[in-house]
Amino acid sequence: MTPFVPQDLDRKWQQRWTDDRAFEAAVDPARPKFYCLEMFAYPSGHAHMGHVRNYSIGDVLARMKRMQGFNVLHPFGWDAFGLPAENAAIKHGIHPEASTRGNIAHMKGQLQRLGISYDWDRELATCDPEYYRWNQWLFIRMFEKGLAYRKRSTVNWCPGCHTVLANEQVVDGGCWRCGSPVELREREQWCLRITAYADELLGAIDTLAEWPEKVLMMQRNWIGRSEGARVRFALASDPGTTIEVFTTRIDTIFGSTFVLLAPEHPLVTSFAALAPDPDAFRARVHAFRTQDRAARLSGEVEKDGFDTGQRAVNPFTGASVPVWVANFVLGEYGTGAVMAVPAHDQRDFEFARRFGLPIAAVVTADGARVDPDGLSEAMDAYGTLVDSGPFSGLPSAEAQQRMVAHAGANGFGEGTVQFRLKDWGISRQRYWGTPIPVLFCDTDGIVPVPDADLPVVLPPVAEFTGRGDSPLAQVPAFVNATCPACGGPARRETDTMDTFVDSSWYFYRFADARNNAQAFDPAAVKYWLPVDFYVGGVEHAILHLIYSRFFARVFRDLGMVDHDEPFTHLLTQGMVLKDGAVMSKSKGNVVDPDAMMQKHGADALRLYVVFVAPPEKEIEWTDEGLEGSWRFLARVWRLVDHWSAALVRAGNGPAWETLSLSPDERAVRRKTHGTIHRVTADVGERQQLNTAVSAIMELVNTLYSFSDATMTGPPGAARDADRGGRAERAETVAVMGEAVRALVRLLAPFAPHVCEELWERLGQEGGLRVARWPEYDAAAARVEAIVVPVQVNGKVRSRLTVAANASEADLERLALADAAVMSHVGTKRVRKVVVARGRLVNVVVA
RNA sequence: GCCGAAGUGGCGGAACUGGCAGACGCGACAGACUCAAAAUCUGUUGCCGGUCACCCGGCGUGGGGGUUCGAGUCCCCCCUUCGGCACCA
Repeated sequence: MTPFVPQDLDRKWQQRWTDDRAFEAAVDPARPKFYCLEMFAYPSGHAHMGHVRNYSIGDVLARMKRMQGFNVLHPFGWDAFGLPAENAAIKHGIHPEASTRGNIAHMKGQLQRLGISYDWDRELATCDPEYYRWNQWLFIRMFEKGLAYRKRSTVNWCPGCHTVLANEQVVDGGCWRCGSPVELREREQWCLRITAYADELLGAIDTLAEWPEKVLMMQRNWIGRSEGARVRFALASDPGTTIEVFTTRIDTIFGSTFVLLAPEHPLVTSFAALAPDPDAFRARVHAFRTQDRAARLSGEVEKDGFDTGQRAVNPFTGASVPVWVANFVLGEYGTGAVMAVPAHDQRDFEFARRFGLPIAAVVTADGARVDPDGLSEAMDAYGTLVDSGPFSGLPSAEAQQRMVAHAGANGFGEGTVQFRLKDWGISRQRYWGTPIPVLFCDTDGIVPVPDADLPVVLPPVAEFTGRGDSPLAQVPAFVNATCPACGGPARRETDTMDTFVDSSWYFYRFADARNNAQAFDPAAVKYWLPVDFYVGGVEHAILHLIYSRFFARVFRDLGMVDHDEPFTHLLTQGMVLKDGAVMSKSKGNVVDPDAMMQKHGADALRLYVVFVAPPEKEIEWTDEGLEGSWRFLARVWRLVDHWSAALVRAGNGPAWETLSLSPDERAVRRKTHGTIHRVTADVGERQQLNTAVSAIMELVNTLYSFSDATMTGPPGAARDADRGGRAERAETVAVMGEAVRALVRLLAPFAPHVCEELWERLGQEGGLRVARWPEYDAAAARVEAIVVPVQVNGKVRSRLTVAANASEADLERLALADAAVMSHVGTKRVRKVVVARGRLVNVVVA
């Protein structure tokens, strides 16, 4: 008996794979490709169990597809720019470059010890100038097409990180990274026009058939398309000035009894000047703008507002209505102004009641008048219009069409589509990111850096203080430049890009990672992309995954890629918990992957994280579970060890026709092929890795029982010695040989180190890399006899053992002849017999 | 508030289009081996009950109703948990 020491196997086979450059991929049009990708990692310094699970799932797919003959691209890289490295620099004085490189080296070692089959030749880090150079290149292309532009706007400012955040990066009013409450600031920044693709990004969600419904829903929600109309209300005092409102309910416009402006609305400033007490007016506006966001965090915010003293004319009714400022109207959405219809909108209703503003009901269920004084809440349902001039009596839907047409014909409105999605602000006032490649020249304005001068390389910065503006602004040699247009002095942009820019296209770069002439060769991308299988956490459902879909379309419109969607199949894996909580240093519940690998080997760890639950569910870490996986591998080891001498002696097996198998032996073949079928489907089609593993475990259990029944005894049994040495039937050895060789290959994607070793010990040449995935033989898997349960009134009372192809008539006859069945039927009349062929018989009695 | 997902043994989880609920693993219990223990091998393990010896009966997939010969699975109502969005006009 050879002892099972998985740690030795890990070392041996990892070395072999490295020496053989086993997982490097090259374009090969003759073979079908499979691009398997796990979300690349931020090099925090240490891989955690979440990483282990993520990469283990991907590696099972990659290794299986490779054995199935696919040309597999399975790369890895580093999302290496970002704030933590810079914050560490401020705190400890280590340059981000140094700490990042050190972290990468350490984490790469950890992944290699896990035995993930990456093509390390394509490794990249986004902080490589040869990578971020193409961020800059793409930014300039986007600038040329008007997709990158500069805008002064209210931005989310994180006081903890000293930088601006995109809307997607604000979670519950706080910074997604450090949690500090976000402040609003006015700032000029670079934006990417993702809204130009809003409609397409939304519509194409329906084509993402292999994405989790949850993610699609989140994206739909995030884009937030609503159809409606813009309508302009002229000021009563100045008909040349209009207030434009956005509404999805133009059918209620005859009930609009006042107009509300967001505190941020541009007209508010001019109204203040006209007010009897401008200072008091401005003070109230200011109160709204500052109090607003903080108050919203605490939940209930009371609707508040005040009269501007101005009046606007409802273009449909000609009525002059008051204009108020309201704290609940959002400056960033729509036009920043709404027509209030208190009878049909709950918010307006509350506002009107509070301030005694008039209410008019104009859409009711049956088209009859309703007394607004009797309302206790707004009627927001569609219905039939009433008191709406020429539109009275129309149903809401038809009225909306006619009213939009009416507004258009008279020039005071039109139908529009409004999105919740906003353009992506990418300027960050930090050092450790991609420099935005533009120059500011007094004569030529904004001038992009010429392609020939790329990359704009980050200057070495000696000191990180964390104070002041962007660190780059404090480096004169960086800031002071020459205008490429006029040759005069120019000032360089000192903001860097949001790191989500880096991660929005790295999967293209992997297709051609060493290209120094372009971001990637379109031909390589045409071969490898789209990504066939993408695994990562749900936390990227709207950030990374929506940005990447946007960038795919930008590259498409640049003629560099020919698809719309970059990821065909998406799997969002669940988190790894300990004691019901996410592992974290502060909670002290971190389980260190390295320690686990030292204890039980890489394979046991890999197997555990995929076996314990379906990939998309969260899992609870238990040491016992890991030990169970180790035990299973040891069990497989003993089984193969027990039989290997006989199997090697017998070679790869005679033709089945020359053998005459016993029923037990046929049953083993049936189990073997049934398992091949199940594992292939569970991994390849359903990604139910946990049930694939349990199928393999069942096979192993069957082989132990079968060993027990043969003269060899079960592997490792105390009575092993009693039976050892007896001659085995050629048939037994053939059946075992087939089963064991299938077992080792089926298990190989999950536990590659152990399986490589076992494969070698079985006398197989060339390693698992050249081994083919076992082939399913339907004939061998076919069952001869089946057990059919017989129910009486839906309760199982007996079982029949019959030929698999027994007819319905036979089943009915046998069921009614069965003693146990008849004793339950007794003297009752048999009303009918339901036969589900091959499945069940149900005898229904009165 | 709106949208979505999920509730199955002591635990993690199985169950393809309605057809033997609880595969597989963890834990627990027993036997074999051992001076003994560990490891290993072999069993048992949903709950309740009955002259529980390996036999029999009843109940059982969050709760209540329904469709069906038959429901974890389909329909209606309710409860709970988790996730997303949240004054979006």
